[in-house]
Formats: sequence, structure tokens, C-alpha cells
Amino acid sequence: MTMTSTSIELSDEARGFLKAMASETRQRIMELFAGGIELTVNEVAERMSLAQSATSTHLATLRDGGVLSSRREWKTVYYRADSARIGKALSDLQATLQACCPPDDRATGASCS
Amino acid sequence: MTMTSTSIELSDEARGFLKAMASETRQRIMELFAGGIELTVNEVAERMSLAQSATSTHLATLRDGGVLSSRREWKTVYYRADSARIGKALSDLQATLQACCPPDDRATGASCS
DNA sequence: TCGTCACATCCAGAAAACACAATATGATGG
DNA sequence: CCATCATATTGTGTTTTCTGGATGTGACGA
Repeated sequence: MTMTSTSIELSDEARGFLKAMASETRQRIMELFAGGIELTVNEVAERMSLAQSATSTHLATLRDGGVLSSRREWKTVYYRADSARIGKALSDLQATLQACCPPDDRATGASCS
Repeated sequence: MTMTSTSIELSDEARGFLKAMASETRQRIMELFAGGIELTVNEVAERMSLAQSATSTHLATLRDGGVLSSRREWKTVYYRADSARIGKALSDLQATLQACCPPDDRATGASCS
């Protein structure tokens, strides 16, 4: 079995995810995508009371961070949650932090650095 | 069974965690705490080549975000990873995102909003 | 070809985060 | 009481992020 050697350092996926989800505005944007629905830029802009340009930027940030994926259909672009990449980022985060910090407690001596 | 009604909104724990871990500097600080070790403010400042004041602020942010806990022993304050709260934040994140975005795929119709 | 639609990008200005030096706090030792 | 140690807080300048208006792009419809 290839160990993948769970590193102390966060994976790029995890870093991108954290950066994308750190903004409260983007967290609320993500709530709009509940249920796996697809939304266009203008729909998000309207529901968030945000300018179209700001919305486009936020959605791009979320896509770059692996939280959303986009699909273009003629004129309009549909965004939706990218559950596969979200899951990957979360499990990376979990694995790294658990490797880093004792899964159980009281200094088991299992240093990993 | 009490459903705890996994909400679409992120819990405060999850929000705090995201905010605290969004900074690349703080991500690298966390690597220093690998293995559950305890570190003082000055130790972190030295290893990170950061000013004492900046370090103190970062550690406070991490503590407020539930990522670190602190213990005062006379003059010095020892910080270390708070694995319990980290685990809580991560499982909250996971639960919310999975409730939000289909764990499997293709619009199961299981809307949750 | 011209106008429009949906989105992306560019360009300010406003707001927030970051870093350092300096100062404050709070407890200990002489 | 004074000096010191470890940390917290304040003040200031710098860099980054956020936002809206304006403009650019590509594809359609008349």
C-alpha cells in the first residue's frame, strides 16, 4: 500500500479551499447552492445584492478554490458546488491536522515533525 | 434519534476555524505544533522570524478560532493545538457542506433549503 | 452589421489584514 | 521599590481584499 505519507503541510487543495471559504460573503454565497442546484452569475448577484462584477469575482475565487465548478451553455455560465473537490479538500485538511495534532491526547510521543 | 438538523449555515466553530486558518502565515505556524507539542510566543516568533507582537496576534487569532488552546504558567503562556475543537470545526464543516451539496451527485432532488 | 445578453476584466476608492516598533501589563527576583 | 521577563496592546505605515462603475468579449437575433 502506498502510504501517501500524510504530510504536515496542507495540500494545495486544502489551502485553496481555506482561502476561498474564508470570506463571510462567499460563505453566504455557498448557502445559495444548497441542494446541488445550479445558479448563474446574475442570479447570485441578485440574491446577494451584490454588483455583477463583484459576484463574478467571488464565483471565480470559489471555482479556483475548488468549491464550485462551472458549465457554460451558450451565453450563460452555470455554477454549482463541486462536491468531489470539496470532499477532497476536507479529507486532506482532516488528514493533515490529525497527523499534525494528536488524534487522541496527552502527548503520545508520536511526534511527526 | 435527535436529528440536530444539520443546517445550511456554517456553525460559529466552522466560521472561526476558516477565518483563523485562511492565512498562509498561520498555516505555517500550525506546522510548528506538530506532534501536540507546546510552544511559547517567543519560540514561535523565533522559528517564524516574526516580530513578537505579530506572533502574539496570530496566536490569539488561532486561539479565538478554536485551533489552539493556551495555558499560563507564571510568566509564560504555552500554546498547543486544540484537537477537540479542531475536530468539532471539521465535522461541522463536513456535515454542513454535505447537507448543502449532494454527497452523491446529479440533483437527487433532496433540496435542503 | 448593429444591438443585446451574460459574463469577464479593468480601474478606481474604501476597508481590512499584516507587520514592526513602541509601550503597557503583570508577576518575579533582588 | 526597581529591574526584568514574557506576553498583550497600541499606533502607524504597507499591502491585500472587497466593491461598484465602466469597459471588453463572444455569441446570438433582427
